[in-house]
Amino acid sequence: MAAGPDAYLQGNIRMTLEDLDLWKSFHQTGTEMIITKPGRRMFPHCKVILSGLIPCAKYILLVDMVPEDGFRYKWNKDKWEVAGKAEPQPPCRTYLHPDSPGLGSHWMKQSVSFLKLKLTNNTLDQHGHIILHSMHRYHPRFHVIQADDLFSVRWSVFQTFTFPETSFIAVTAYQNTKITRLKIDHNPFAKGFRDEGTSKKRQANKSPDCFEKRAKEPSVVAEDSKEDSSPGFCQSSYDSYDRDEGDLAKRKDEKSVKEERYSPWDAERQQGVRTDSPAGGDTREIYNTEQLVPTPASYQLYRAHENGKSPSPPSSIASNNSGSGRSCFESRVPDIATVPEHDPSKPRTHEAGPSHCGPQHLPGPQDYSGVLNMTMAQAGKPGILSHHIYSPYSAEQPLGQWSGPGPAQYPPPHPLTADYTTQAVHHGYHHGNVAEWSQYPLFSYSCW
DNA sequence: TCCTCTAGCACTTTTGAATCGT
DNA sequence: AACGATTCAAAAGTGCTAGAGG
Repeated sequence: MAAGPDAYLQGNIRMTLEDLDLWKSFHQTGTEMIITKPGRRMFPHCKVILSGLIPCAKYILLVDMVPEDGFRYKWNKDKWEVAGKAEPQPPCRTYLHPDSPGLGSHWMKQSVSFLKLKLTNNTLDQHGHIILHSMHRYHPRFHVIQADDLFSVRWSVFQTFTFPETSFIAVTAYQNTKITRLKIDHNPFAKGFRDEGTSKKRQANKSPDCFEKRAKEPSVVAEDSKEDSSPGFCQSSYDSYDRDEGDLAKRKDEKSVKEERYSPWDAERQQGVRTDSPAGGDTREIYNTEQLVPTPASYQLYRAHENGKSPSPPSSIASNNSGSGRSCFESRVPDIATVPEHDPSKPRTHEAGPSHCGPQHLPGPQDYSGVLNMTMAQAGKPGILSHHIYSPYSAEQPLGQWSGPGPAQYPPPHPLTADYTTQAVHHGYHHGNVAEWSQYPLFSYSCW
């Protein structure tokens, strides 16, 4: 598969954001995503192309939303301004792609769409939609996990990808008319609002002011998208963020993807870094931190050896990126897991499922020197978990096809946020309808 | 008064069942 | 009887707007 420059080669796995141009045009204006009580889809929606997966191995694809910073914003005239500190985080939820777990060949067969992912501002949401705060900035994070099922996840490698141009501000009503215009122009469901649309009735009912205003907007948008990289952003903290991200934006134009290689459960630890200083703190730095859930030896050993050095500082990325962004990221490839050459005719251990071969093949903690902290390394031991999966069926949902061992087999990993600690009962998995999982929160980690 | 949020509206696309033809 | 194509109504997804509420 020919991946564009916006793809990132991470070990073997490459993820490319589809509709990159569309995302860019939104990003340049300042993407806003509507959140509603019943849940609202994203537009543009997240669609990625995957390559480099092992065709006969199973993978789980997840998406979660990560706060960009620790601030709340407001729309003031024509730009976003900081309006104070962020509100306490809502329950952090992860969207599981309905096809999970699926074979690598399945994921690579065509682009993977997260069309049905919905965002809500209802903290009591029972549908498993991702809960966000209005007027806060987020970006989606994609996780590719080689695992037969969700309960194998804990000792599997997380490959995490983010795309800078997918960041957005959650809103309950559009603030920037340019964004509204872009949505109308590109979202087929909004065709009725297009100026050239077929809705004669609506056009006729428009007040002259409204009509005039709308008639002007398209050209404005067109100009902005050409000339102004971030017209809607105030020169205050958001802009300083954006200046930081502006670098990213430039790089992303060359490269268009940030890469993380750690467990999503680690987000809480990172949050301090992320929220410290929106202007001064280099949020990119956290993308260079790496944490792994122990995994089959074929991955981990090679990874451990190749990662003997510290992660590259952001500056090195920037400097390396002076040419093509791709070369920059490729320069980091040696830092990343590489699957050793293998005989395709022979079954590999990890093809039998990480859950079977993971723990017993784990290298000792020393193998992770410079890569993993001890806590993470220990997570590979059965029963010692650094992460925790919230079972949607544990407390609120009927078990259905779920049954089996309780906490004795899957002891709670570590002190958890109070919300889920008591609900975190793990159940055996009989390969039922995993797609249903996507409707429920999966991870207990906090977003910040 | 201002800002944010919500509900109802008109419009569109998507989905799935029913029907028909091969 | 089985399968594929077509039709059509219901469901779901949009932004707009007035009004409520803090």
